[in-house]
Amino acid sequence: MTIYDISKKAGVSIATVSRVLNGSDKVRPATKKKVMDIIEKYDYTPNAFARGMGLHSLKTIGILCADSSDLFLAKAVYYLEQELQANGYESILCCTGYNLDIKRTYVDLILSKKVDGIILVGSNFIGTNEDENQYIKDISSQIPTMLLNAAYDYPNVYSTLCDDYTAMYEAASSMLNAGISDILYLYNSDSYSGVKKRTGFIAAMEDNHVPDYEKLIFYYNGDPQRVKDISTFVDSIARQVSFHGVIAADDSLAIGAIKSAGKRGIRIPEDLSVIGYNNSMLTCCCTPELTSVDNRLESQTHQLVQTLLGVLAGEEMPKQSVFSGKLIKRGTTIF
Amino acid sequence: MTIYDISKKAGVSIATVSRVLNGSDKVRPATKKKVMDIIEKYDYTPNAFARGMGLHSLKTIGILCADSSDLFLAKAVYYLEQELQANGYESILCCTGYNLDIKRTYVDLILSKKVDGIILVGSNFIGTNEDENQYIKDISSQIPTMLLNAAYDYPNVYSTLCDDYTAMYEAASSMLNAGISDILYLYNSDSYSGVKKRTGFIAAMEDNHVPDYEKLIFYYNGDPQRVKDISTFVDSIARQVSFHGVIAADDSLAIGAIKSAGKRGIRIPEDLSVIGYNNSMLTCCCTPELTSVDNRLESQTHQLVQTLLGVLAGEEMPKQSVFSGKLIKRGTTIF
DNA sequence: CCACGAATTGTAAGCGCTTTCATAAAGGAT
DNA sequence: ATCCTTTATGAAAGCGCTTACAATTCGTGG
Repeated sequence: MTIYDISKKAGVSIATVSRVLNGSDKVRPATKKKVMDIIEKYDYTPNAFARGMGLHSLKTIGILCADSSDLFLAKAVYYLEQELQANGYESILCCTGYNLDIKRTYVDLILSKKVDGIILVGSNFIGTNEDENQYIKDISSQIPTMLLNAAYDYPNVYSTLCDDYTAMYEAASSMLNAGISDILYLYNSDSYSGVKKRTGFIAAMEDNHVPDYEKLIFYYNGDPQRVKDISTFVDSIARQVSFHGVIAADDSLAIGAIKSAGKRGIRIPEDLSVIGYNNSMLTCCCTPELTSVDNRLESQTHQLVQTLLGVLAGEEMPKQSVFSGKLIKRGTTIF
Repeated sequence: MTIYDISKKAGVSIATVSRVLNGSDKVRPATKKKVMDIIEKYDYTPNAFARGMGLHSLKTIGILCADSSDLFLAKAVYYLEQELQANGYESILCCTGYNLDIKRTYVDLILSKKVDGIILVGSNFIGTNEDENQYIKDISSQIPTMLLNAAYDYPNVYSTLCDDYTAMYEAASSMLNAGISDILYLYNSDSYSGVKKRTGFIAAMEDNHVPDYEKLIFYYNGDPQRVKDISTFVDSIARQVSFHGVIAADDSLAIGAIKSAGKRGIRIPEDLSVIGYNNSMLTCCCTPELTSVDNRLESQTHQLVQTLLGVLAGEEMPKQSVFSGKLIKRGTTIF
């Protein structure tokens, strides 16, 4: 069933059918109805490819996500999808993994589909890595590029992020203020936000003249979903050093630390305070519940889509939208 | 940059360019290289729409997922994406939610993109609901239709699933064998698998002549990610009835029950045994760790894609592939 | 060195839709 | 009723690519 069939059955030209299909106002209500009825009757759907050729925009956005099974990223993708949907845009998702070459392949693939914009979710090592910067430059030279939870100052790239530096600085400060200064810092990524968090933590330590804090900064190099591995990792750390606080760059790391403490008979929060990051559903899955930094994912995704829509509409939009994180206090902290 | 530009620069016809683009073997190696070089040099990517018009298949699969932020579904989507990728297929994802009308809209949308097949993930109320059956029939009359974690006997629809009935029957039986017969059954969906699980549980109760077991079957009607709400829900149940076992149709429900028990000072597993379902990462996020039924998601997704590929290749493929669930015993059970 | 079949390459006809431009119909004013 | 402006419709030219079919070139063997 093509537009020709419909036009024939409706007794009009294909141009008219096309017009009602595209909601043109230059068609008489009567003809419009006549065409619509035929379309309904034969359950006709226009071919997206043919459409894509003629049309300038297909109102689709490409979402590149490192790993959609990651709790945080999955949520981000979900919000983005909803938000785009609500604004009449479709989205096409690619899970790229973390390898830069593969990511580039996906970008080509998605660009060939003539999307209107690209949203990069997770795996944003901008600023950390020169190749990654180049990657962003290459994309943004071809299409509006949106960064979630990261920032890069370059034409045609827009970003929303949480002020992770300050959020982490404050999280660390509140722990220090509670008299805990031997704080284990756990992280598992040197992404843009990962670095911001870490420097925020370090700044708090420095400003408070905490000695040897860097000996308690540990990098976990495994699958963040394998909480068991994380707890084993923390076990081994606990054998080498002692600490009365844990601040983790991701909730799952914090949960791992809580598990480890449980095994070692350490009480939370009496003997150990724990703070996570992302304020994910994991925070409520343990006992006591995990204090965590909310990095405003929902606000970020909302703003990101709004900014993108503005850009596509040719408006002048903010290059960066920064939200403030907030420490959500729960049972794993005494303060 | 179009195929014409390339053909001009390479000094060949567009047909030849098209041939090297499509890896035809009827091109002389020398010409092939010549064209390739130009393509590389100008970083040319063929327009996917134009391509879609001529080409029969674009090697893309549509994935319809109810909610990609759901732990289980997100994982399913992830596996599917990977598996398809590995086989040279792209995937386009739509998050549909649970409303049937909206799902239908998405189907139209995805069909208009001329995908080769459709995979339905989550929100499969087949068998439960006549409208849902019709929905499946409508899809499968147009395109090969794959069901994950559900089954429906109809031409052109293929499915992979876990034998949830038996898995749940055995989970319940092992709890009964351990001497626990007052078992709270928690569920939150009447999906295909949801119903299977429940009937499996009921069958075990019946076969063991457990009196009044149905008074301990409860339906949770909220967001499965809000563990806090779940635990509140279980609190209220505990005020009405008493139980020494919990079997949940989803890990998050089980986690909610564990939290509730913790609040009420009930020890696990001494006073209460808990079994979850899906064997998700949540199982390792609590203390003690959650015993859970593994429903073979990875195997299912693998098989699903293999079946789909077979179907697309015109081979005769199994209409249903059933895997056996397995109870993974951890700390929340005494047996 | 020529003929001839095989291997390459080119030509041109779509694929289904949008959109410009021309044409026809409708509506208003006189 | 007539002429002019406005509005609705149609005809046709692409959009960038694939592919059947025609044309060309290349190798052989005689």
